[in-house]
Amino acid sequence: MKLLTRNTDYAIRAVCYIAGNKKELISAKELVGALKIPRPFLRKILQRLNKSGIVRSYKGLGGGFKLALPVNKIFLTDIIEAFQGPFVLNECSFRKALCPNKKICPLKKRIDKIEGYVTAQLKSITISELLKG
Amino acid sequence: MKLLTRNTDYAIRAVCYIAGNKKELISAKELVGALKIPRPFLRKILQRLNKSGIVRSYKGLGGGFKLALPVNKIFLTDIIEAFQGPFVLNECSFRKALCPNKKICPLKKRIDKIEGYVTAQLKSITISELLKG
DNA sequence: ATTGAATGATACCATTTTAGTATCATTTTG
DNA sequence: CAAAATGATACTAAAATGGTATCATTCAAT
Repeated sequence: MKLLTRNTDYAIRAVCYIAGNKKELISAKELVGALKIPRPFLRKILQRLNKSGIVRSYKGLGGGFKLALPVNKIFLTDIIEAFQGPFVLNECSFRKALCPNKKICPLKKRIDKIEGYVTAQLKSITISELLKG
Repeated sequence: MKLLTRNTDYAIRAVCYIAGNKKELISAKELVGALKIPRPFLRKILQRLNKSGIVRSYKGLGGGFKLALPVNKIFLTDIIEAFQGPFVLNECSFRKALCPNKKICPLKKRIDKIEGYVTAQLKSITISELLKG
């Protein structure tokens, strides 16, 4: 089971690269060179980061991307949600009318508890921390 | 993100049904009727439960399935692993040589910690508990 | 022994999700 | 205007998941 898809993984790296760089703006070109991610794929990722308000883009010659927020205000969950949608572990059939066997439902409570812990943990991780490591 | 795939979900229901029943053996036919799961699909699931040693099968007329272990010895992780493989959240690219950016690696530690908690929780849930609910 | 009710094994197909590509439009600086 | 950048979007490929179909094997009852 993957907690992070490739999208998300690449996005985190891109954000970290941008964050750890002195230049005001980083172009997709530079990121491709640095991160070895296929260019058109990375471009799509950057566009989504822009739309989600994690990064801000600037068009035209000399354009590129910079962070839209300080590093300690960008949480791992922000990036995960941008690429994988809201974080829920509970998308099993128990929610839908599918389950005729009520005996199993206590499972939902347990999973909710786990989900609570995981999201709390993920929310506690910021880009700032990842840069320190 | 789904913690449980449909396979696993169905398997849990089947195991619970078998567990909560007085008869020695439960046939696939009965389970199909009770759980409304497509028959050939459920059969495949039962076969896997058998191979994983969670259930024991008996062929021939009057045959069927029964639990291979007492209800308090069957853990949720057993069923998850039978259908989804070993539970690891860490299958991101950081493990492979793919990651040229060492800055991100602290993430692995954090994820390991989360994974530890989740597996511990899942290991603490047995079929016995689900039946009580 | 034969029959019929059950599971075992296995190969196949469909759908969905993820990963990745390609192309053209738009903006901005020089 | 030209070149360098991003925006939008549609398409394709590969993998995982969900599900079907078929034939072989076992076993109990008669």
